[in-house]
Amino acid sequence: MSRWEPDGRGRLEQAALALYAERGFDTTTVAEIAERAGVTERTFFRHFADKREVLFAGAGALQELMVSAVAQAPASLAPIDAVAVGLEAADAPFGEYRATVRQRAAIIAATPELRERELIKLASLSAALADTLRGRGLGDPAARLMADVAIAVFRLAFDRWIEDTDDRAFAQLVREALDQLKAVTAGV
Amino acid sequence: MSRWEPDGRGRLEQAALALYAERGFDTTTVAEIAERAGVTERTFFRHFADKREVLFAGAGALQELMVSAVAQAPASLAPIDAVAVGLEAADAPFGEYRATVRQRAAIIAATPELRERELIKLASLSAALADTLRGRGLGDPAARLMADVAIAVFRLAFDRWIEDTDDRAFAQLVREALDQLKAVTAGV
DNA sequence: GTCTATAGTCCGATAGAC
DNA sequence: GTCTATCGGACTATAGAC
Repeated sequence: MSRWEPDGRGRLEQAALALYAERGFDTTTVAEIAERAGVTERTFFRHFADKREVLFAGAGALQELMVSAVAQAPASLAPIDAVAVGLEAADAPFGEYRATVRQRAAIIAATPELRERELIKLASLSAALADTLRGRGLGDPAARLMADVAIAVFRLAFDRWIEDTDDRAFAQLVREALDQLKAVTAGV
Repeated sequence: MSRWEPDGRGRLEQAALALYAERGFDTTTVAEIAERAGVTERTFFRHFADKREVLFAGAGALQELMVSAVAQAPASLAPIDAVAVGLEAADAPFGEYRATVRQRAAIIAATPELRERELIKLASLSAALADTLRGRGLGDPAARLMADVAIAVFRLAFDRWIEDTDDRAFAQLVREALDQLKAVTAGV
């Protein structure tokens, strides 16, 4: 038996999510999160760079999932179709944790500081997608642009998935968003 | 003659830009900015919500300029062409303050916290553009998506404008980015 | 304009795991 | 012996309260 309960990091994540949902982000202090998780404030900051970061603990894994889906998509696919495969890869984790993802989204939507952090996570995803697209042979300005457009599609699909009262699958909403994209960029 | 030097707000903006450029954002304190501007720390926070905001003092005016350009574009234009008019409206201020805009961009690029803030300003611009497009009769998911795609085009054009050694006009880089967009979303 | 809570950093110490 | 996770406490600056 160890000196401390195991998985302090996981307990911090749960405590933060619960407290942010109960009382709001601003009115929750790091000390309270740490207390509920049974660790000290200092420990919180060793695991997470700041008070916002604790809500984005899973972002890295999601990004990796999507990026490797793009990397492994058939080389014959056009960039936009490879990107579609990448976005649809989020379907599985989103479907599995729908309730938690929604709760998290509600907290983020309510707090400008958290929206900022979310945007930079999406920018990181965009940069990683652009790298992958370059790896597939797409030229440079095109790769950056394609990646940013992919994020726009992702955001639209995600927002609709969050609001969706029919609980449709994320992958389906991605395909609908891609259709919208083609309609909208075709000009007249 | 007044009790204080005029335009404390403007002096704070200049002092912040200079100090962030000289010593970096993190190592510059609000107290130092206030001191150089000849006001108190308290005055800084009366003008700007936080230490980052001082770098985005002009963002509101730029947004208004672009949004009203879209609103006033001929009703006959397709959404994507109306958006093009909006993006090109940034050409004038960018051309006039090229050196300052570049310095600002370099500071922002060097600091994650500032990149976060920049992203939320772009999100605000996106939301305003979406509203305007709805006002022009575009449907809702399409308007949101078109606006986000416009931001992607803006970012590409802006990044290239910053790096551009030939000092080409921003409007021209916008048009090039729009061509890239059409190529990339058409499939292959 | 002063005061204060809180975020976030730095240094060091401790104890178990490998 | 090394690595990793924890804790203690002092410290600065931001940002908001009064």
